[in-house]
Amino acid sequence: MSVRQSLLAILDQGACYGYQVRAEFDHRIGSTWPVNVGQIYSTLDRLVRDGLVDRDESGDDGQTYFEITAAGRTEVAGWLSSPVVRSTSTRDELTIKLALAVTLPGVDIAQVIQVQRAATFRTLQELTRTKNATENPESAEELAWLLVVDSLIFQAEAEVNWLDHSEARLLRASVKPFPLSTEPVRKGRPARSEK
Amino acid sequence: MSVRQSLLAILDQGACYGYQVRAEFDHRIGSTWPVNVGQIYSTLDRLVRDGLVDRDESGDDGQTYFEITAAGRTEVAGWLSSPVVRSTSTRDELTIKLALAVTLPGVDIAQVIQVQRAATFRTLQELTRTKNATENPESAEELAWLLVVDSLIFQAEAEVNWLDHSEARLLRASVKPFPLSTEPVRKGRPARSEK
DNA sequence: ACAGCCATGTAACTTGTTACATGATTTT
DNA sequence: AAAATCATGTAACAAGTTACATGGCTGT
Repeated sequence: MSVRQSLLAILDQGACYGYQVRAEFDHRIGSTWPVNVGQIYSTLDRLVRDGLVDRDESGDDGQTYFEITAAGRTEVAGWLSSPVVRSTSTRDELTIKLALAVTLPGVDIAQVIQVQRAATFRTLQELTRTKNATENPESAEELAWLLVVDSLIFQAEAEVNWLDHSEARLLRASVKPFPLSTEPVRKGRPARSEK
Repeated sequence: MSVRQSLLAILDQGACYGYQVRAEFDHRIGSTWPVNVGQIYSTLDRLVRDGLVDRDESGDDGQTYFEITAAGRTEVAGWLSSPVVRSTSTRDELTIKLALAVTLPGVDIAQVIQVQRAATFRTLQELTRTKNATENPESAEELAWLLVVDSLIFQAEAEVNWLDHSEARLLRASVKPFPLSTEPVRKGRPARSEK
């Protein structure tokens, strides 16, 4: 939902036409997470569909402007004043991968952890190197970019720490993974009857 | 892609029918991230479509079994032996929200940070409380569950740290957000010609 | 003239997700 | 007999994403 909400927040600053929305987004966020132009338009369509934005083609220039509605403003205000809940909702691929791997026989978890840590560590170094180019931001764009890079760094560090922690835990508690739960429960739908 | 890959990894352990796959998944991961039964079947369909799994209805019981193919095994092996790349790909909603907010006039960033930190902190306490119930795992399921909880804790901690760090940075470097980039570039598509 | 950017879209996908229909079997 | 669970699916939709088509305008 981040693109959708971002575009709405941009339109909250004033009416824009599609390409302009893209420019505004790219200006602020795009250096790290660019967005395809096509997605701007499809997202705008959905915002119009949901009554959060109005399409305005009445201008004398050729551009199609998009203007936020009252409902849209409410939505933006709600988005900015309420926290993002990540833990419960979003399923994290790495977490699920490792958690699943420890329950499956025949998977070398130490190897999985090692490979991941090496990769994340490389990412971390890359990020740190990139970050050092721009310390002391002078514009809001630079500041925004720094925040994004910082976030990625903090997340990557947490990932490495979690991997270390998990590795230690695995060594400590050596429990055995288990195969598929014996036999199927064999209840409903046996001996398929013809329709 | 985590559900898809997980189901494939489960099928790599042996052929299952749909409901059984669900049971296996729930057994291992489901306590924190349950999956809707319907999604099992649609995901299995897509795996069959992609040639990673074969549908087998030849059994004398009524169940429809799904068996991994050679290509499927290759896929699983590749998944387990290669790292998950998160930073570049996935767009993080909180990060984008804050980064965008600092560039937009009229947004009380201190407030946004404060609300988020309070929420994340509550999540963190909740997680810690939950975790303390099961220390020293005795089965692979408990271990998997602990890894998931640990991951959420590490991520939440990183989030709080990032928020603190960002707050300090904002105070230090007080740069001004900027409104929508002046006027549209007014190039292509002026004076829409009738079709 | 032509390359390249401005500008708007559409069509075709992906995964994830839920709600619902349909039966059969087991349990109470 | 009724409720719960087993089991298989389908239909519909959300959001994200990319590739492509179509023009007009700008600079060389």
